[in-house]
Amino acid sequence: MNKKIDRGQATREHLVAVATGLFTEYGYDGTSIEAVLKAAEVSRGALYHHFPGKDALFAAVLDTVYDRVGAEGARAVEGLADPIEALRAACLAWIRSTRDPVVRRVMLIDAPAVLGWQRWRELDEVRTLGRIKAALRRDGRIPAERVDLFAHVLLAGMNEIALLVARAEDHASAVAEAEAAAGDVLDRLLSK
Amino acid sequence: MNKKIDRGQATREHLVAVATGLFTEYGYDGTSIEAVLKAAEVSRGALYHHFPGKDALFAAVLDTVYDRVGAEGARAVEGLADPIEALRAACLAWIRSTRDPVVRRVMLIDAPAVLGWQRWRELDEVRTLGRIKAALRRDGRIPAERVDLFAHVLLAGMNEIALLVARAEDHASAVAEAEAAAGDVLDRLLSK
DNA sequence: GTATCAACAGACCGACAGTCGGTTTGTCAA
DNA sequence: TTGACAAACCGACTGTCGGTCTGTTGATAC
Repeated sequence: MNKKIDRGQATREHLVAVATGLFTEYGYDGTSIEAVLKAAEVSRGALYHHFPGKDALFAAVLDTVYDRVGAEGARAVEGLADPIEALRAACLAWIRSTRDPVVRRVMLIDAPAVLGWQRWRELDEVRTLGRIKAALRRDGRIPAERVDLFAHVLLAGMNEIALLVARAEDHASAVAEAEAAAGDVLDRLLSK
Repeated sequence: MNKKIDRGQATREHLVAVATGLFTEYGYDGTSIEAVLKAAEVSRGALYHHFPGKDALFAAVLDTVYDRVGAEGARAVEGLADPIEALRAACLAWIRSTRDPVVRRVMLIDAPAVLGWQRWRELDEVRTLGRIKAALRRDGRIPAERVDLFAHVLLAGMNEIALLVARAEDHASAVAEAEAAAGDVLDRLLSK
């Protein structure tokens, strides 16, 4: 039971890789299953064997993107003991990671639409929102009963900045400006 | 040339009204043109005579919602001279207006997906973002070169709070809590 | 050898958005 | 009054797309 499973895994990963490219270039709605099938040179049956539907394929793509971004964030936070300092570093890393068009299109634009706001935020809950909340709670300057809401506002604000940067023509300078502005927003939101 | 035009207007408005109901209940994707046709007792040709496509119908619906919300906001701001005070009042009015399920579903959930983030924000630019920016500029406590970005973050934060409230079970108490939290966020973001 | 099951193949289906060649009907000039 | 005109409307039809279903293949377990 090894050759078979390996082959299946390979097909699955190949589909995710191909779909990532198409979703990034043409968006979710603009990418037909047909197109994925043709680009991946895989049959309909194979795709539906591995994924129950188009949205599941998208979710799989999203998962790999989350992993990559999460790893970048973890690297940025490495060794920072102060929760607020770590939070700041993670936010800046997040803004920087939107240089990747996959992140912009898949994570920021299509994900909330495809999964629905609720499921999207639940994913975020595990990956990022939860960490923000933990940092805020550890630090303690935000009253405990407001931590949840503040974390949401903070995340939404950072996403907004990221999207704003994403559509800028001069991306490099936009990132620099955004990092400064994000720092400013953080200072204000987290002032004692 | 009056009976004809009136009749056309009536058909158009009827379609928008019916579509508003269906979009609110079933969402954009969950509402087929067929369903609108049946519910409105209007023929396919008539609908496509008035709207070039499904998204145009949605945009027309969105427009009426914007008008309603905008009117509520204007009423809340009436007579307030201080720009920051007016901004605060408008934000609270906005959060309160999400009690209307149309606002939640059409404006907050479906609109960015259907129109795309960019067109959505362009609409907002005219209706709300522009006013936030004007208020911030008039007040002056945010440096001029950061006003744009701050306005975005503020709007995104308020939308996030609104969505958070929207999915709460106990809506009434959620609104109360959200108003307090929104005030807090505003205080921090706009501290001197 | 043969039973089994994951992996894959591809014909087929229903739903849906959008099109197109008409028909109806109010308006207005002659 | 009438006939030209155009807006409003009609509904059959089309192409596309996501998803299903009935197989077939080939590696593995016994």
